[in-house]
Amino acid sequence: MIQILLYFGNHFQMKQQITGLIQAALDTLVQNGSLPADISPRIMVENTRDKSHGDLASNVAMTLAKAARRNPRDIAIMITEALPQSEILTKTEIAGPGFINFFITSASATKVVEDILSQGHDFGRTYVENPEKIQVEFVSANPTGPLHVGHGRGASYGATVADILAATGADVSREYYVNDAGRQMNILAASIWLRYLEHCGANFDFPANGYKGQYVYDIALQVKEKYALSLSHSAESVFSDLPLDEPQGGDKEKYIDALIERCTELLGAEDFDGLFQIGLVAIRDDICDDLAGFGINYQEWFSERSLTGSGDVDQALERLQEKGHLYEKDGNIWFKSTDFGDDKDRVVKRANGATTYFASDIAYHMNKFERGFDKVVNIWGADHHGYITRVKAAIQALGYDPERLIVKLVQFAILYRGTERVQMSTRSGSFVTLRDLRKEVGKDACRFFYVTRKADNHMDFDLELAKSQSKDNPVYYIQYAHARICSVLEKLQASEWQLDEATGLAALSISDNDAEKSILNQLSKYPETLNNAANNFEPHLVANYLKELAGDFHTYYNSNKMLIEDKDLRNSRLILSCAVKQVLANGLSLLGVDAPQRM
RNA sequence: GCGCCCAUAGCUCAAUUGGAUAGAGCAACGCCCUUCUAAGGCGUAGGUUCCAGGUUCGAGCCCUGGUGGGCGCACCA
Repeated sequence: MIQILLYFGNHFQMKQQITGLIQAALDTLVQNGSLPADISPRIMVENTRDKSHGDLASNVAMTLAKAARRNPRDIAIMITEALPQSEILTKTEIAGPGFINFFITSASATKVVEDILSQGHDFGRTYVENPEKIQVEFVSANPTGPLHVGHGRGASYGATVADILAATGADVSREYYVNDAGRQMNILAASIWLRYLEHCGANFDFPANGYKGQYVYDIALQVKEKYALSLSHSAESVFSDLPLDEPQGGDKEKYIDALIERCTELLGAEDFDGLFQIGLVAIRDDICDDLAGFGINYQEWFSERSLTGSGDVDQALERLQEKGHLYEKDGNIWFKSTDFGDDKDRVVKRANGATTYFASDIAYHMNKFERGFDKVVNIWGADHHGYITRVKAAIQALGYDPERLIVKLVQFAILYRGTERVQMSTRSGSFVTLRDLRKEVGKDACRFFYVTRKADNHMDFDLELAKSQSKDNPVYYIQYAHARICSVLEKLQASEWQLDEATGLAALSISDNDAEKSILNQLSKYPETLNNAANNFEPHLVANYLKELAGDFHTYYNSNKMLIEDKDLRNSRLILSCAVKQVLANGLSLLGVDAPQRM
């Protein structure tokens, strides 16, 4: 991925410079015959883990050892001797099996503070001339009820991935695929109608397979407001001659299907649809509002039903047909996905003429690419991994490069209250909706906790920890660092002193305070942390980064008082703190977490 | 049975994507508030990275085979 960087004084830029120096050294060595001409090393410059290893390090000498048939340490010596002069380096050292360690001048290291202060909110962000258009689709839960806690991780992960991609130069569109077609939605409509009948005074057993949540009653009330009693029918006309429901020893699936059919008969298509729409809109709006409370906003709410209306489904199937990827068997139309690595072929159109959910999915993905996205990212729950192959098969069959579809799976999170596991079943739980979780734990802790682990790892989410207000809780730990800095700056405001950036920078560049060096080093890593997070879809890198930066700051704060008489020390400490504050705020905002002024 | 994901300190998790002596937090123990927010800091202790092989200068990371756990194998959405 080639990107144009607009900032300086960070490790990104340092690495590029040092890579250039090493390349020059290698050219020299090849030219004077010290190294064979046919070497083509990939020069890697990395951050060091240990301060004694300098600021940056390269392993080129080791990677060259074989081709050059020489001891890596000897090669390292040759390279360091051939390095051109540079004002950013104080010295180089050769260490271990053949690492070259680079020590950066403190003036270069301080530069990052200047950049942060001048770039503010933009520090760490990448601007690209022709940004890639990336769509990120996430959550996309069925609109048959409120979001439950199981959706929280996908929501937080997807939103953060989208924001980080946008911060690193992509043109990002966030999308929610609304599964507003299909049987589950009909069951919802029927459930609403039955609750409506109850509101109208009818009395009967609610179907075992119906939606029983409180929200169904609420929606039914809306229906009653709009339709008054015009949709009311007697219990007898509704329930006569139906198969048995499950509690009576029947099949709850057959029962509910029969009930849906009865419902459409009695209401007629138009009224049924009207009722359906009220349910859909109410729940979709509720989900939208819920996610907004999480700080998550979408550019597009894409309706599955619209795919049928627009002809996209037919068009997608026609396209597969033309390319010879469909065949008929047993009256069904099949997509030959086995040609593209799938285990078995898949039905796209049933004998009765109805297209399958998978057919909609094919059309939806075709639609995404037709809208001009360069890349399409789907965030799915881990239980959907079986669909990856068939969807990729379909888009390949349609003539798109399947690499343009990136599916990220999010593993389930298990909720704990202390050591006790929180059951999430609808039956037992007072604690099932995402809204409840947010109300109990708070938006910030929810957002942070959900992205603090790698997405493909299972995670334990401890409610007590998320709610605790102590250093145990990483959210508060980071926010507290930000609030502390704000507090000092407030005190500064009230004092006779004023912040003098030039004095501070000058003093900082000649300081030999170890805590300051650690902070400068950490600040320098922010842009590349964002890039790593974006390139690998790993927002936890940002969360971990912020924990480290906050930790560095707390250490510093504890042993270095800022509002002191010494003008140089005072200003250097203050501007460094301002830089920390800025980067904390930048990072937190990507995670959807507030950076409070005081706590 | 087949496929995907995971396994790291007593617990929850990292490890710059193949680099140097595997790091944080919690829990345990010992310190630091007359000081800008102690919602904080300093220190001690804690490891056969599930097991067995392999690849190479070098493996927690890659390959093969196991063990254990999660998930998925619909003409459901």
